Amino acid sequence: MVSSRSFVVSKQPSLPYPCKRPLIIKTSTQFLVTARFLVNFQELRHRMKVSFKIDKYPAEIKGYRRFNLLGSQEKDLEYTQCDGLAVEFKHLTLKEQRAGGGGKGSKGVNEGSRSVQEELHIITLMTQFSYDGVELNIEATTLPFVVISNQSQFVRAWASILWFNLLSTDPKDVAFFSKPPAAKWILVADVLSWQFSCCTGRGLNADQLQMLGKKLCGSVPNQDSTVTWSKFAKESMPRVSFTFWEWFDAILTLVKAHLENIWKDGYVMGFVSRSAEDALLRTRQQGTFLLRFSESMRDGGITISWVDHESDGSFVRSVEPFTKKELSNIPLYEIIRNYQLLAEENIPENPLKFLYPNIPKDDAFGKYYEHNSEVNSEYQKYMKRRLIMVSERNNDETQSSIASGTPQYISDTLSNDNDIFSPVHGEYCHDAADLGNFINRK
Amino acid sequence: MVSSRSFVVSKQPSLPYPCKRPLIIKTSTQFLVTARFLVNFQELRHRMKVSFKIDKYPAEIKGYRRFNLLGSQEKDLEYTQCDGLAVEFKHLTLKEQRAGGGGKGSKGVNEGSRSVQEELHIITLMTQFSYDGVELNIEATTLPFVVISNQSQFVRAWASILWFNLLSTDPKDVAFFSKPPAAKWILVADVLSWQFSCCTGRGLNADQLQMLGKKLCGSVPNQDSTVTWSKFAKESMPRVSFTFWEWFDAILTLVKAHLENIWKDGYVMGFVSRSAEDALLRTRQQGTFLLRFSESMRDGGITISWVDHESDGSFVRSVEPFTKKELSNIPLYEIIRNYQLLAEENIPENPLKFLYPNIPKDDAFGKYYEHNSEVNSEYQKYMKRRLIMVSERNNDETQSSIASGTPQYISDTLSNDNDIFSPVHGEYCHDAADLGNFINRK
DNA sequence: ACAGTTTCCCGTAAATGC
DNA sequence: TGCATTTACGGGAAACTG
Repeated sequence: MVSSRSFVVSKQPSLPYPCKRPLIIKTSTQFLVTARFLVNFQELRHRMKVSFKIDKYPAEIKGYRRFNLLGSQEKDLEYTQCDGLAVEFKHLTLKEQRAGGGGKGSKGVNEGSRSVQEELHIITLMTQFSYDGVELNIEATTLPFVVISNQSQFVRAWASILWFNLLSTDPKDVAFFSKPPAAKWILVADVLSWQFSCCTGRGLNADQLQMLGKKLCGSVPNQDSTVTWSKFAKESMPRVSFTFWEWFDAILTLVKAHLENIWKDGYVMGFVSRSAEDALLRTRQQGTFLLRFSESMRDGGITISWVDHESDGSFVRSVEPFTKKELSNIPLYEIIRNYQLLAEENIPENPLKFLYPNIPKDDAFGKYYEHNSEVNSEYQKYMKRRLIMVSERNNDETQSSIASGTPQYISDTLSNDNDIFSPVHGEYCHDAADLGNFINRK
Repeated sequence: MVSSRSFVVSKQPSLPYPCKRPLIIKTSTQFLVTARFLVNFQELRHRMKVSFKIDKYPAEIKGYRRFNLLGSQEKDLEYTQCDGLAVEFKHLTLKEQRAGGGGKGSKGVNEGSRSVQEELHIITLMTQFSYDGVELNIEATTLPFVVISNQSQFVRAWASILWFNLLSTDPKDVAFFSKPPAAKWILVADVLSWQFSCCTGRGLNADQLQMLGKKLCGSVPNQDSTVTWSKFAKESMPRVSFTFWEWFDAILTLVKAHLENIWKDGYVMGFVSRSAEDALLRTRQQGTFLLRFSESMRDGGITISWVDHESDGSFVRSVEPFTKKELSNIPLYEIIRNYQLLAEENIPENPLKFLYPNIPKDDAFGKYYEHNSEVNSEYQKYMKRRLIMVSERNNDETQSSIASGTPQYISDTLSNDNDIFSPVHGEYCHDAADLGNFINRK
């Protein structure tokens, strides 16, 4: 009845983070672990002391960093109405145990150049059960987690956590990344969409996923396509110096921070290739535009592309992508609202009229426009001013001719033009439950 | 010959800081102290050990925080060609010694509500001189410094350091702020100008100082005017919730960060009252403008004011002041270059033509304009875009009528219109030596 | 409830060592 | 030399305490 399975970790170690990504711990930063004793003996409270340890590795694991786990070493099992018998370790921190002399940087070179983001660590909570003549040493272990020393490692660490929880068959397999398995595309697509739905409330539709699948698999993925760990998060993509996951996550972050409302409305096509975009826009009326994520920017960028029919043909033009830097000054819908093409001695013109396929831009974005607020009493004496985004209209012909030089094929992989505005595909529709649920779902 | 005066602190404790403000130490942040032994016995190197202590206060000083000074406790006196016999303590840090239980915040209430920025602390370096039968214990003490726990306290701490070094007659008087003396305006003016010249290379002229003097003394200051410590850095100015020094330092920081080039050129009048500005501009030709610091913004702001002659009179208009937020997106000279008043279906107009008194704006700022750089190979495929600042031209009459309601008196305190462009007054002209020199100058 | 002060921690930059 | 990693710390915000 009381077995070693009666004592379990109920909150996995995690940093406080907006998007609640658990199982990533930063050194010298406080985190929290809780465990529950699944036996209904209220009398046990204050009679069981819980202690902890980290990483008693078997000898075959080499090159892992060693950590000291700091915090109040022992706590009593407490009883609360809602959690029953439980213990909560707050204010835990991790500090690397360094071989004498080893300063910053460079952990010892280990076989296969495993990165720190691929090191998995485990915390074990220990207690003694002693009741009615029965004595038992019992343990609860956390899931494997990744230890980072700087926030900049967070993105790659999360890739590891996702991959492990997607594919591992043994929840204590800290050597998982010594030969990480490949994943079926269908599973990866699920995770990608779910990252969006859990952060923003809206997942990815079939067209968007197909564009991503092409990037990961090399061509349009089918039922049997697989994605290797290396392709997912280790090797740089062609012609750029960052990995698929770094790029994808940067966009996710950009959307969460600056585009959440229009993303939720389904107004950001986003994951669409330049050639597909060209095909979609060319046949549309003058001034039709769409929003597309940059494929070449590491930190996440979004561009506006619009069609311009002129006497000598139709051109698709795109503005230099906007990044978090620009978007934290002006929301994208305000850029769209006020964008101007300037030309000497001419009335400026806004080329953006209809959101693809044919929604007047104010119908789509009007509800978000900032009202030119009543004169602020504080600054009544001043003229209000605002930033707007402009481009030069006659910026010599070299620029626009590049756009017109894009091949005009219609991507055979495109489905119905209207998909971007339809509800997301059922298969990829998750509710916004936190990531812990995803892990437990398996 | 060898006396206790032979051992002196040669580098006062200080954080690394762009503008080199010494004598402010932040807890848990590394700082440095060096001392020299002014005796030319090379043989003494490695034979004298130097140790340190902090703050052995006499009993009458109550309510000061106590600190532990951490770092390698003892170092040898070394010899170098350029410094002679010297010792350098690097990687020192300060940690507060807190009475048990005292958590964050709230140091014990001390008489007279002295703030932490008014607490002065001293470090003493100690060594033994032993040579040729002579034995001597000798000490070197630092100047009093302020210990802060967050960068946000830096500005107020620097006010303390300036006031102390301006007025103290005893370099070890850590109780200085128990009754801080007032300063002659002439001395304060000197410091204010010198803050600018040391940070930017250009000080303040007589007009600018007079405007500041009025703020501090209540009316145009004369030879006998004095400024109290409270007026300088303790009490809020009328109608705003910040002190003179906080306001002044915020502007200094803004100038240093975003306006240094045009400030050095003398193109920022800056410290000029609204009424003086009005008087200066009204008689000037259409489109004459000047740059004035906001008096109501805590974090530093600068506005552009220009004169607009219309059939029903002349108006001085000002745009809502720009802060570091805006200026880190667009330099002020680019705002001036491209500022536009918009009106429906009209060619936008830039109202800024001549920098006061009559310099065509491109003559003043042209050298800083960004060249619309060659098409960046990375983003060749995109249209270049940029931010510009705009206001609505017909923003209803209520706004402009406020400006026209300003009294039209000509300030009798104004000197020659051209002063802003003439070299700074000799009395306030310092070279850009670092602040340590200022302290030693006394 | 508030204000002064300290702690926390992200994100950028610099330092470090292989 | 470059790269991976850690440390340092400014700045905003939360936490703490009387």
